Amino acid sequence: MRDGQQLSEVPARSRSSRITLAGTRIGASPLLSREERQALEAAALPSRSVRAGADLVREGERTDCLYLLVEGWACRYLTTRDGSRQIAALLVPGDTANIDTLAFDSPGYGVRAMTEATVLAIPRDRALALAADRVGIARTFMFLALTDNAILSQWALCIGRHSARQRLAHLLCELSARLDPEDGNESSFALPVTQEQLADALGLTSVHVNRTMQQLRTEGLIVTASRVVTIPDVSQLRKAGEFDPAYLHQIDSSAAASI
Amino acid sequence: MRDGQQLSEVPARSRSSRITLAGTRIGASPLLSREERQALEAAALPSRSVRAGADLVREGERTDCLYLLVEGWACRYLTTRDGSRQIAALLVPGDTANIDTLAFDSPGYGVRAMTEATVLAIPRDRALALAADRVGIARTFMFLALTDNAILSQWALCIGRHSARQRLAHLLCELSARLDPEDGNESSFALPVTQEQLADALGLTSVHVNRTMQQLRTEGLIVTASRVVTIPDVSQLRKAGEFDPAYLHQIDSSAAASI
DNA sequence: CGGTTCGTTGAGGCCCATCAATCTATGTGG
DNA sequence: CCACATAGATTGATGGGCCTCAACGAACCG
Repeated sequence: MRDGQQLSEVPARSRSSRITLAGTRIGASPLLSREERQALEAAALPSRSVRAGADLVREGERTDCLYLLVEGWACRYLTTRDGSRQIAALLVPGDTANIDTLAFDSPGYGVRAMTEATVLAIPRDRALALAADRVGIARTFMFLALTDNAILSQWALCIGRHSARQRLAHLLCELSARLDPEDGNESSFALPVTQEQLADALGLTSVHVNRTMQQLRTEGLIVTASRVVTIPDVSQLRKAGEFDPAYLHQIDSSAAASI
Repeated sequence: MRDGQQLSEVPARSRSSRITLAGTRIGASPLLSREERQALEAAALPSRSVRAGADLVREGERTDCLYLLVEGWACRYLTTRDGSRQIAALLVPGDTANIDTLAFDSPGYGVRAMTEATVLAIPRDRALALAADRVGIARTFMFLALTDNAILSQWALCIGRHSARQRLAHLLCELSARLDPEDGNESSFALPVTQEQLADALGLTSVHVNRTMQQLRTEGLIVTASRVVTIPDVSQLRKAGEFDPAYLHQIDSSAAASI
């Protein structure tokens, strides 16, 4: 991962195509009324683009915006004293980067763009004010926080108790489910991150990620070509990674209806 | 960890001392008005006691109550297919066991009492209704969820990137900060769990936890006697475990004031 | 075409898992 | 009070999964 340059104030995207919340998990929340959706829309600042490697939030520093990732990939990460890094969450388009900001001045982690990215920002004050007035917005925030929670618990299990092969298989299954949620038994998605970044997510070294990836390729569980991963038989890879998509609580699942 | 017996309907505690929310993190939330506190109080079912080893929530099953741990220790855990276990959170008196229940029918984890325990339960429906009406309650729930989140992220870093010695030191520091939050440089607390349970939390084996604990003892970082841990020099153990209490967002810190 | 980033491969070693035995503390029934 | 059972802590021997260090190849780019 490149060093995190300070987030320079990159001007808004040159093409003036309107970027809205529509493509984000917040904007697509089934818990929002139309009016609430519009209120959130109005609260967001103009979108801006961010260079790969830039920090949206620096580790240990204050933030006062909630960031929504519209395009590109990012991650939440933590660092040890000796400089090794653990990625606590991979963020893909639509994800909310730092929901914790709603409760804390400074999150315990940094948020970094892993590719060039486009983000929307909602000032914390506005988000809290909206949540206080409108139940749907408060519930949407809560739903996102709890989903993060579920993913993190699963991540802990994965890192703590799974072999490298299982971990990688699990991560690829998770990404497949989040990026390509069609139900077919074949799945394919772009994976625009380096093996070192995968290693930081999995608690491994890049060398071992490389070898493990070769193993999965040799076994025919995955096919890779220029940063596109294809999973010929999703159910087989899921078995290898002990992956069960239930914990993702995806919108299309029935879980959301109950809250 | 003993097998999780089905949670038999243990009668309420024989002594009729009133158990209230006062001792829990929910009840002590600074975000609640007096009226909101009373409303929550009224929503809770009578407390009941639970045997060590019993499941409050079984892995993968529905729940419709939010559980608050009043006495004793519990944990949130996940299991792999081959039966190994990862504890995703240690719960001590005052903690909320399954905040996720507010959003999902079935959490991705189980909750098990590790000692004999006393719990309060709030039906999910009531909790959600209260949150919808009263901002302070909604914010309290959100605050708890986000704190869990921060702890889980730190946990992931710890498991993914720290050595056994660092992990154990970190966990002991965390427990010290949660159980004995006085500021002195010596700390002492009861640790009523087995080394195997610690191993499940740390992503290690009990054998290795044992050896690591001996190492910490030899180095003079901890003293143990009949399941009481004493940390003669907290700052030294914190250094060994790279522990910084900021992420716990404890009530006495200034963080809570901002939400 | 040289530089840089990223992927790949090899050799060697350590941390922690595994398996198994022993020791201690606690409790239980006769 | 002792024989016995059981859970948990402790210790030893052995091995393997993953790390570390290092070099090389491949792709991309100004």
